[in-house]
Order: sequence, then C-alpha cells, then structure tokens
Amino acid sequence: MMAKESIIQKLKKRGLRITPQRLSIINVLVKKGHLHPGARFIYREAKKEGTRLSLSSVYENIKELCRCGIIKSLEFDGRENRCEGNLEEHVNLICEHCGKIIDYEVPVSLDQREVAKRTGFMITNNRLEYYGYCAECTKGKGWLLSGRKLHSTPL
Amino acid sequence: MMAKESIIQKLKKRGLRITPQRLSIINVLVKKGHLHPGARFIYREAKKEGTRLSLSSVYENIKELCRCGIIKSLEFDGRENRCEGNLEEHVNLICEHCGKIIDYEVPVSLDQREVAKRTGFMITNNRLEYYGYCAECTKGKGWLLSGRKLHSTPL
DNA sequence: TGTCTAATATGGAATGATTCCGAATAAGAT
DNA sequence: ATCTTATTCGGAATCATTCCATATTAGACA
Repeated sequence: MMAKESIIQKLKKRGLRITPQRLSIINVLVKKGHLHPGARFIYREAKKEGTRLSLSSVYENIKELCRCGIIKSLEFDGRENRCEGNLEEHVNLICEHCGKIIDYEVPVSLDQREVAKRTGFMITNNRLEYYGYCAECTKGKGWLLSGRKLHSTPL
Repeated sequence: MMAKESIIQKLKKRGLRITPQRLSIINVLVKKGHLHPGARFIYREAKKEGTRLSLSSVYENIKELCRCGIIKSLEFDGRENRCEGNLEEHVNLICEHCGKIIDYEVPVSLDQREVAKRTGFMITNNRLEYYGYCAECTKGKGWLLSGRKLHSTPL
C-alpha cells in the first residue's frame, strides 16, 4: 500500500480535496490495507476516528481512489467487494473458510504445489483473468480515446 | 464443455432427475457454452425450445451444475455472473468493451506481451486468484470434512 | 479574514442480480 | 398405477452498490 503522504499528493495533483472523511478512509487503508478491507469495515474503522461519515461516502471514495490508481477493487458476487492496495503483480490467496485474502508475491511460478509448500494454503479453485480489450474492439478505436468503457453487446 | 451425454450420466449418477427444464438448460450450455452465458441468456435461449421455464429454475440449475463440477460460475460484481464450461486450467480474457470472455489456453506463459501477440487482446488489468483454505483454517479440520464453507470472520 | 464555487458528503430511495419461500408439479423407482 | 421426493414456480426478500437532490465545505483568491 502506498504511503499516506504519497496518496494525499496524488489526490491534490488531481485537484481533489482533502476532506476529513477522505482522510479517515485513507488512514484505514494505510493501517489496515493488508486485510483487504471491504466498504463496511472501512466505514466502521474510519468512524472510530470520530469523523462524521456516511456509507455512501465510503463507496464514493473507494471509486475515486480506484480511478486515481491508488487501490484496486476486488469484486465478488454475494460477498462484499474488497480493496487491494498492493498494485504489484501477485496472486491473491482467498480463504473460503474465513474470507481472508493473502497476497502471494510470486508471479514467477503459478505452480499450485509450489504455492502450497510455501504458504500452507490449500488450493481448491482458481481464477485467472486478464481484463482489457479484445481484437475486434480495438479495431475502431474512437471510443477508446474517450476513456469510456462501453458494453456494446451485453450478451 | 463436457458432452451432453456425459453431463446427463453424471447427473443421473447423483440421483438427480432429468427434467425438460434441466435438459433445455444443458442444451444451451452445450451449444453456446463458449459464449460463457449468464443466467438471463440461458433463460432466453432455453425457452426458445418451447419448454416452460422460470428464471429461478435457471439459477437453481446453475448452482446444481456447479456442485456437480460440470460448470464453474464466474462471479462479477455489477454485471451478471457467467458460466464457464471449460474446466481446464486457462486464463479468461475479458473484454471491458463488449463483455466478451475468451478462453486462453496457455497456463505455461502468463506473459502479457505474449498474450497480446497471440490474440490481439490488449491487457489493461488482471485478476489472479487462488481459492482454497489458508494454513490456519486447515489446522482444526473438523468443519472441512463436513464440506461446508464457513466464513467465520467475515471482516 | 471573508467570499465564492465547485467538489464532496449525506441519507434515503432505487437498482438489479440472486436467493428464499411455500405451494404445486412431476420424474422415475417400485 | 402409485408414491416419494426432487424439482419447478413466481413472487417476495435480500443485500451490496448506485443514484439523486440537497446541504455542506475545502481551498482558491481577493
């Protein structure tokens, strides 16, 4: 996770304001980022600082921090999304029992036995996905320049 | 995607019944599985066969087919979940523009330039996750035997 | 220090995929 | 043909997230 100061610099550079709400959220991320906190956890923790804060603001700020490239949102279905502050390439080990998410810093070998030996983590399932733009969609690149994401054919 | 007959065998072996609804859903998966269809798509397509069918049943059947290890559910937040019939280890290339999901059959090299060269897919983001059970959770393995998934500490 | 304006916060309503429910139906064993 | 029990149905419930209109305020500038 980026240092608090760098985050604030980055936000200011973008013309974003440093509000008490935003600061308390950043504090949680800096201190508890390794837990890959979800929105409600951030909400609870941030409020402990005494700042007035709404859940909507937490969501809004998470989105903003994603846009700035400070965190990534790990999206799940059924469970809450979680924040990822480690933007280095790595594998997330996600425990089906306790929900814990562990960063595994070895992009070199994705061999599952290797992972198990190193971490004691028993792998039962995986998810390997690259997001981006397929060959057809990069043909007429007009919309790409605009930076918008469109789902033209939602299936 | 498994062949229709093998799927039916597998279901029967489990004591599950072959209903018209289930059959029409399987038909869609076999014929259109490469599109990684979502629940509504399956619902629409399956009804074209003339079978009476409800969306609830589609969801119920997707879950059952997952339990049987015939498909996997690719879970997203915001968008619909999608069905994956390819249980071989591979990477999903997910287009942010059209939502298309392409199976990329190369577990050997995950090098992003290699992927781009082969497929024309422009990678902007990725998601590498291994699901399973962390070291602590496999300590007292009682609950593991029961097959249940518990989230003891939902964070 | 005071003013101004655009960014931000708020909370309640809306969304939308999925799950849940109790009742009705029907697969397939006997 | 009967019976048991899995399955289906559709409508209500769930729940994380987004949306919205309004109120507030950070921070630039005078």
